[in-house]
Amino acid sequence: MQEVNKPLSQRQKQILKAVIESHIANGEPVGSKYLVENKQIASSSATIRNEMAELERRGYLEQPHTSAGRIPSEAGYRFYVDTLLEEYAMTTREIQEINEMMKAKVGELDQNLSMASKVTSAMTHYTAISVKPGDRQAVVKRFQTVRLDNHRFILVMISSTEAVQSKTISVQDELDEQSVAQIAEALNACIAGKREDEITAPVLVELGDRLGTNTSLVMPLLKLVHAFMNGDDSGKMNVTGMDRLLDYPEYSDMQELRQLIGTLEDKNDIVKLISEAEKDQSNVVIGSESDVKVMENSSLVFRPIQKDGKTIGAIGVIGPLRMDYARVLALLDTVTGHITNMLEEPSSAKLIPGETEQAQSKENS
Amino acid sequence: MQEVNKPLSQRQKQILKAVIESHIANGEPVGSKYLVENKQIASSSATIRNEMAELERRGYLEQPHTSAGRIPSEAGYRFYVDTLLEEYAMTTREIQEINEMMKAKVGELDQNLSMASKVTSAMTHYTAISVKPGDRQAVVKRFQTVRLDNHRFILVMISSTEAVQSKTISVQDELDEQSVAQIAEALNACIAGKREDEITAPVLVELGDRLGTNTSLVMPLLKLVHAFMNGDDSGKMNVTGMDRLLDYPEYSDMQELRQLIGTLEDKNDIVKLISEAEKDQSNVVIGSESDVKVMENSSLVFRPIQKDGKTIGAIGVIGPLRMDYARVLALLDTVTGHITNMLEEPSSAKLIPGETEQAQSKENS
DNA sequence: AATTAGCACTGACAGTCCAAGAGTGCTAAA
DNA sequence: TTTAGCACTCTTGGACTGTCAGTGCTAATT
Repeated sequence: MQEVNKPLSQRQKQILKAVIESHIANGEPVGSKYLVENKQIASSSATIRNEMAELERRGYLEQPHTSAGRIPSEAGYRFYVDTLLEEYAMTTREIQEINEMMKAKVGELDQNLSMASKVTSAMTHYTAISVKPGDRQAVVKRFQTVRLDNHRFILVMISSTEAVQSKTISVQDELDEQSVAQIAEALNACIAGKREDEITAPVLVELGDRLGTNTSLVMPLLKLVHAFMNGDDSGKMNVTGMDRLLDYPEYSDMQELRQLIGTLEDKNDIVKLISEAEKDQSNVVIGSESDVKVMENSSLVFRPIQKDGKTIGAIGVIGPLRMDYARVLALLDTVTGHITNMLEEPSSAKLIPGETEQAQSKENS
Repeated sequence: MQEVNKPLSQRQKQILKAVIESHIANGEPVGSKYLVENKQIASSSATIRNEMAELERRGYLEQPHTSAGRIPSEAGYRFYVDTLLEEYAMTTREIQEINEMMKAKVGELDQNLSMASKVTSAMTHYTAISVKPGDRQAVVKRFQTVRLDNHRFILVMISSTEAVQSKTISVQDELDEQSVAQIAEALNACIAGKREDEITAPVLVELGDRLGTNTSLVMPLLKLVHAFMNGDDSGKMNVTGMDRLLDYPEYSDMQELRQLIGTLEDKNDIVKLISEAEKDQSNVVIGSESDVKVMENSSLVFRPIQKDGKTIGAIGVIGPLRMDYARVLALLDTVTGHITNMLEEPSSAKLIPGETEQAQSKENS
């Protein structure tokens, strides 16, 4: 019988660790006898039983029912992650596999993220996600226009974060090269570099003047700019290996699984979750630590990807509470390391494709 | 006892239809008694039993076990879809709901497709997909460059199908406006309008010459062009409402569900499936009619979206064999109708944003 | 000849009971 | 403080049961 709040003894820690690791490996409640036999713990099962009872009293373990072994509680996992975790030493095979998969292509950030997500899912056997946070205070740095034909041109917008978006625009009037160039000029003069709250009525009036014959474009263009700044692009997220969820019996409850898949598809909750956790400097969200209800029985482990001190993305893993935290954290480290490298050390070639996407458009005016 | 191959009698058709529709509604095997009581069929249960036995002999019905009712076989569904299907009359409420959801935004094709997918999933209660076929024989019609700073510029490629893709490119040499313009010129002169097999060694030599100091860009640029032409964009697919699968008990087998989710994520199989079915002028693929193994117990119903006689996309639904084909087909019709309208009758504004996406890129050289 | 009532039969399903097994808490001894 | 031992608890799986839905077949009816 221990005093409450007394720190855990060495042996208690050892037992807690053993219980958690066994449970992570097997998914089943672990009993005192099992520990004696499989983990070399130098005490009898009776002693272990006593200690486990104490650990339960302290809230680190739980018992599904009287005659079952113990499973870790959320607090148990939390303590484990914060204190007990040993760094997982990746096998050379694992390292090789990752290298193999990731060297393939030095692509764009989006592509890198989705590839990283694939790799992560494949290596960890959990569902992996990659997210790209929206950039809220972006501003259009430059406009560019490309004339397609008499009635259509492409508007290219480059944001301060160097995001690029292009739109095909159709107008009813005749368009010559000059008027198309004029549109770009006008936009660059009036809108470029301004935040949305700086785009005031007088600015718009001037823009209208500069557009000359194309005055009627003001509102539609403004709409595009607005859409771009408040990008649909923000909070992009990518899920890989959803089917992995079904590998774990904890997701055999249809009702729950259904909801989880729903949230994974919806993306909002997860993106929010990650950005909040990141604020708290935390990389591991265990069960109900998140306030997303359907994540109650799941853990989320992620690692942000930074560039110039700014978070430009994250790779993560979603799985049951009994996630192999050590291994996942190690794998995430190497995977995100690869990406950071790609971003920083351009390939041997002189040319480094940035991230892009493409757009297809066909419509008449 | 009927002759083999004799066409089905009126009554047999009626019974088959009743069985299928009951099964679609309830998911349970339907028995003779049930039909007498709930569907007004003017025969005794014994007669119906005899007819059902005959229908089973002909391969339209199956019996899960001796003392269960009958369920439709794949052939049964096929016959139903081809012959027995009555047009589903949508309720005004349904029509309104769709209108409501789809009027919201006249956006880009990609966005429209994904919205349509959402609407379809919400209305049908099945998992919905939208696909955009790749454009295999696309060619780069025009190149455009935008200088960012001394070491970086953006390359904009516009394909013959008016797809637009932009890439940020970093080089080690100093870049002035002129050399950036030169790059575009060179590309336009040498590469634009050519299929890949027309880009031969002499062409590349000339390109090198024209690039002047930037000769070393040839290969990297070529790589980009190649990537663009064989676009990662091709075969884009979008899945909405995966969680709906779990609404149907036929997907309670974990193993199977896992595989199905896997294929939905992988996308390739489905895209292939749709494009093949479309060749056969078919909109309904029932179970093992597809050669995708995991689709054995699922049906796929879709409807292509055409523009100027070319298929530019498709919306579809994936669900259990006992899908409500009539309703799904009707809903798909209206949803795709909406999209076609959007493509053809531009909004009241003068400006029609085409489809686009955006790219973000930050890297140093 | 076609239909139907009636009946024996079949197989799934849900419930009950039981024995086995795993693991515990507690007591008393080391 | 640790441990051996034992009684106790609870789950799990198997065997057995009765019920029930639905059938196929036969004989009677139209």
